[in-house]
Amino acid sequence: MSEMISVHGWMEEALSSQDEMNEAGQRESTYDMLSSMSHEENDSIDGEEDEEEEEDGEKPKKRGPKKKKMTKARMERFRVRRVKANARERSRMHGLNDALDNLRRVMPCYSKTQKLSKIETLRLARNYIWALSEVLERGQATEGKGFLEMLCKGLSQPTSNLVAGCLQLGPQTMFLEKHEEKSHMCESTLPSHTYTYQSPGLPSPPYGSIEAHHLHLKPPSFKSVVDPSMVNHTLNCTTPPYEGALTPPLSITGNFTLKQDVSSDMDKSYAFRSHYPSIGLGGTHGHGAHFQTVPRYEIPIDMAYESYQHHTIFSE
DNA sequence: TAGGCCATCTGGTCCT
DNA sequence: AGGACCAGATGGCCTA
Repeated sequence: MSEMISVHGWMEEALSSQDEMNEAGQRESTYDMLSSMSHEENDSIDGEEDEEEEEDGEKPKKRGPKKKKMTKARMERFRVRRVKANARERSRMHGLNDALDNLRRVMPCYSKTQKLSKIETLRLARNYIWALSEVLERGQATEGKGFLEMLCKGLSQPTSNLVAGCLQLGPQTMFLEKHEEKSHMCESTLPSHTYTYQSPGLPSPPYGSIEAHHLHLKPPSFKSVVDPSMVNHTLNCTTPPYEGALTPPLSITGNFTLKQDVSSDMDKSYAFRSHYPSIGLGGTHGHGAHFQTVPRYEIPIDMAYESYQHHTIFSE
């Protein structure tokens, strides 16, 4: 029993060294592992520093690979290795989240306070690329209803409302954007005034009202996406310039190259047939199909557009 | 209170 | 051997 306590002692030390972020659950699982170790190996914990495997003549032989005895030295190495691995994993996930944050910043709407969830960020990014490709290939108007529909497809209703709200804030918010562009990218001063957005044409957003100075409104000006200097301008305050390819995986003939990958998510929520012709969805919905096919994500696009179309926030 | 989202730990697998 | 990556498990926080 004293061995058990000493073993738990170093685990406590290891656990407490991790920025106080550990929870009872992790402790429990570690304890589970540890207690199983202790049952099998606690007779070798005391005092032994060598790692030679010893045959225990008393115990019945077990099949399978021999378990190495958990000496103090081995346990210490295990602990160090585990702590380092945890730190690396944390760092890796932070890097992933930073990348996701950078992605949020170049989305059509960006809010510091109302951050899109990870999955919604990815969905909106997918839609954004898709919508912009439509602008390029077919000259689709960025101020049209179709553009809004493309942006919102497959998004949850709160996110759809947020996007729709961003796109209908009207010309007065373009002034805000210029400040916001600087402020949220470079952490300079925020505009002193506040414009509270109340969606005129939509049901009340589940997120409540939105303070416009927290929104990064990025109207779908295609220039800002294809012009590398603009991309760097957008990103260079927080991250090194992106040196990779600046264009999405788009074939010149008009379709995304990753059809299947995208479809697995797409076909759960709406028809994507016109852009992913290889996907057999069985229906006849074009990309103009509304969300009625998926009741949960049904959004009043028409209502959004009603007010949206009265503004010309994308005109230059 | 249930469900969504998130951060973290963990063990397994693959690669260098 | 060690690091990167991944997926499962777990618990906290928040909101409807």
